[in-house]
Amino acid sequence: MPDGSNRPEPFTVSEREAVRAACSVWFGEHGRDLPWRRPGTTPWGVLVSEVMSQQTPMSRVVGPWTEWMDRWPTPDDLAEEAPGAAVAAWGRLGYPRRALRLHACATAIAGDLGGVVPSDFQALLALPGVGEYTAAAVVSFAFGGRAAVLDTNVRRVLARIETGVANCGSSTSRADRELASRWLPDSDAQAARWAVSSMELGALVCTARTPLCDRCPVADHCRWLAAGRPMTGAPVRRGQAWKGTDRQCRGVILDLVRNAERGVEVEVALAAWPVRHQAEKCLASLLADGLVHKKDSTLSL
DNA sequence: TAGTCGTGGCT
DNA sequence: TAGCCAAGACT
Repeated sequence: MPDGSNRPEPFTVSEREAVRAACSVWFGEHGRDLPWRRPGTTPWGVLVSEVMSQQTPMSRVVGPWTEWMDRWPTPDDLAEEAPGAAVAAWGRLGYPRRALRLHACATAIAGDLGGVVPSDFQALLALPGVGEYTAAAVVSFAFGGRAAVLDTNVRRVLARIETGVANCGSSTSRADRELASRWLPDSDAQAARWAVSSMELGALVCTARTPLCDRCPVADHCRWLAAGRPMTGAPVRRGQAWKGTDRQCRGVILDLVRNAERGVEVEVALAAWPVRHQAEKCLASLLADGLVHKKDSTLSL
């Protein structure tokens, strides 16, 4: 259905094939040697890498992922631990609730699925911390299956190549899904190759701020480039406020608890933030989330 | 659907 | 420098 925008004609089948082929060749030459892409990586390893990578630069994930997999090589291993151990190992990756969800995910796999990471999209989607993107990524990267792996990179790449606009929206729309669906090859192998190579193109070349069009393998096919790279389609992506927010406050308190060997007194934690009522509110939310626990007046993970 | 949820590097 | 941005999920 028309959405009010002047959406151009879809690419032809042969145009899409040409783009995917060029992208695949480029990936073969420039794709990064990330540890979870190496042969022998288990589906669990892929799943962990995907959760850690949510809203997080890959460069910061490599270290924690390596330590994590060394310590908990299977879902059963992690499920045997207390959730706090996962939060501690998460370190400063950010969005620490992901650590809790990953632990819950391991518990579900160990308890309900015989310790086996499912290869089915819907089964993956039912796991804690696994949304559409991550479920598709595991299907594709871990099992070589056919799934539309639609993250911010791929949405941006398709928006520029076919739609001809500079930026995609801040969240995945129905139009995005339909577009990605049209680009998804029929075979498992080709779909998996397109998923990893299109994501990598978005991460390394077709970047949000300063795209490297002179190095782009599909520049000849890109409608945005052909149009002179107009700053169109740019959503007013409000900058994430940070200073003085609850998120910062939670981060300060959690960091304090994380670094304390024998726990932290409630009063000490609250004193780490200049606004008392906000600190109390944030501590309460951390306790409610299960990121922090309180015994008597001592806080721990 | 829009708001919330960490952290650090880069421009 | 201040803001932008990074393999999203959840409510």
